Amino acid sequence: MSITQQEASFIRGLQADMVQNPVYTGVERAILEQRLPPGMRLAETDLAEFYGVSRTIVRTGLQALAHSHLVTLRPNRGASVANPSPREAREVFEARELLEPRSAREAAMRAGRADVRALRAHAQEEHDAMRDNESGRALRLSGRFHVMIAQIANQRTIAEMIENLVSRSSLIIALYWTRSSTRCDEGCHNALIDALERNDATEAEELMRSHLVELHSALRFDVGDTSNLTLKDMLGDYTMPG
Amino acid sequence: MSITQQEASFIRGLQADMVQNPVYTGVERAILEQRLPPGMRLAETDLAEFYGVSRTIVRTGLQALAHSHLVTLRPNRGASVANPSPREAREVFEARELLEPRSAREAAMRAGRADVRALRAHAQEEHDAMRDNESGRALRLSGRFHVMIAQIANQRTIAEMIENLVSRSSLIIALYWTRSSTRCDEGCHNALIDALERNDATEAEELMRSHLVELHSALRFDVGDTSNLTLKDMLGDYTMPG
DNA sequence: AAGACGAAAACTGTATACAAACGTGAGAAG
DNA sequence: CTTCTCACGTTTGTATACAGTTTTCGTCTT
Repeated sequence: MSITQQEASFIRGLQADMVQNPVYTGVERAILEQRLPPGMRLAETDLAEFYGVSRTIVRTGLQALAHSHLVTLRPNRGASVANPSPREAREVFEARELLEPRSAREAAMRAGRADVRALRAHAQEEHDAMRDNESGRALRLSGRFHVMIAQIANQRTIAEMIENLVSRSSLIIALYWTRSSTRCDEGCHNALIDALERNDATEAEELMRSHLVELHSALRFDVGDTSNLTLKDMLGDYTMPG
Repeated sequence: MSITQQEASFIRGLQADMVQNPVYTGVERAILEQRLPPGMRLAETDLAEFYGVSRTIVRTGLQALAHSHLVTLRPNRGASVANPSPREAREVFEARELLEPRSAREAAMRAGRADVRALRAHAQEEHDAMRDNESGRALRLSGRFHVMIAQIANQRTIAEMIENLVSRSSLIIALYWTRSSTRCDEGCHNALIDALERNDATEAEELMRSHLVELHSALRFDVGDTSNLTLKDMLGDYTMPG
């Protein structure tokens, strides 16, 4: 039951080329795993050298990432990892709170045995990553869990939006997260899977809503305007959340 | 009270460069005005020649359009105007029905005197376009009206999603529209402006919802699977809606 | 010592050249 | 007459060269 690359990219809503663009996949993953901090400069030449491709490929990859708001492109000044403002952070979570509960409801109505199995396997992977202290990987998987639910809901258009919002959440968490642990995820996600398994739409919707409110409430925006700390990030007082 | 190009592009949620990429702006506009039919082939060389730029610019523009789902990019096979499936069409309108009513509610709470004035001026433009039988222009302006409301709601993240959905609606209407007139728009839009002027949030939300349901119900999907009529469109039995 | 200026280095923006893939049509075989 | 094959023309994919901009850093002035 393997699917083609083209189909995979269709599900993810991006150009077929991008799945085999090492810059796109590599930088995206590094951002989602918080190995690249917000504001980090992304020089085309460096990326080209690192991935062993020409600047042409680098540019198409960066442009795609810019469309997902994971990278900021300023004319004549190149690319950096996006640095979402408190406002953008709030908006992203508000949008998630609008879209995802409904998506979870729909997913609960449609979830089949295979879906539940895939979700449980995924939750196990999340658990392992947490246990092994791979907080970056755990965060990426945690986001992917939300995307999986959106996909079960079988609304590609909305699933794509959710995927975009979830990706941006990694950056937002890097900037504004206050707690030291994401342990809450584990319980929430398992409860959600249970609701989906029981096809309990109302419960799934409510669990998702409260889960997102919980996440949102763990963000602190009183760090002032961080729009131009392009270098400050790198100077040491930055701690990985989780 | 003029705003910079960069700010304008920020509002629209696209790369700053794109506003001055003639391929992006030109092809986008042509699609929104239904001068380019769904499925139409977009050869890079032709576009480069037409706009007097190199293929480099053409490619970046097409990639951006592909991210907005206005253009489909197939590896080694180039670009064509997107050809949304019935499923995609349904999903786009379902997403609009989820996002826009809430957006209209928020807009009604925030709408100021200047906002209302801008909306009325815009409605007048729409009216003029209809009167002059410029159905393409009327359609584009009609979509832009929805985007304006989303912007008044002051939620850039959601406004951006709505803009994307509205753009795609032009293609969907080109493919699946059944009525000969979009006259209903005029009444609906004016009623919405009135509600916004009165800051009547509930009324605005309800008007937007029914307006979208009205639009959605005017689509007919019983034309079979149109996923591979890349050339059929051009063979003459295609009539512009409106 | 601090700040302004200017040259050089580094980087991005665009065009173009070349390579690879695709599609077409003529011609041969069945 | 139909179908298959192959070569050619066309189109896309990628790398690279060059031009323009920004940034850096040393130097000079105040």
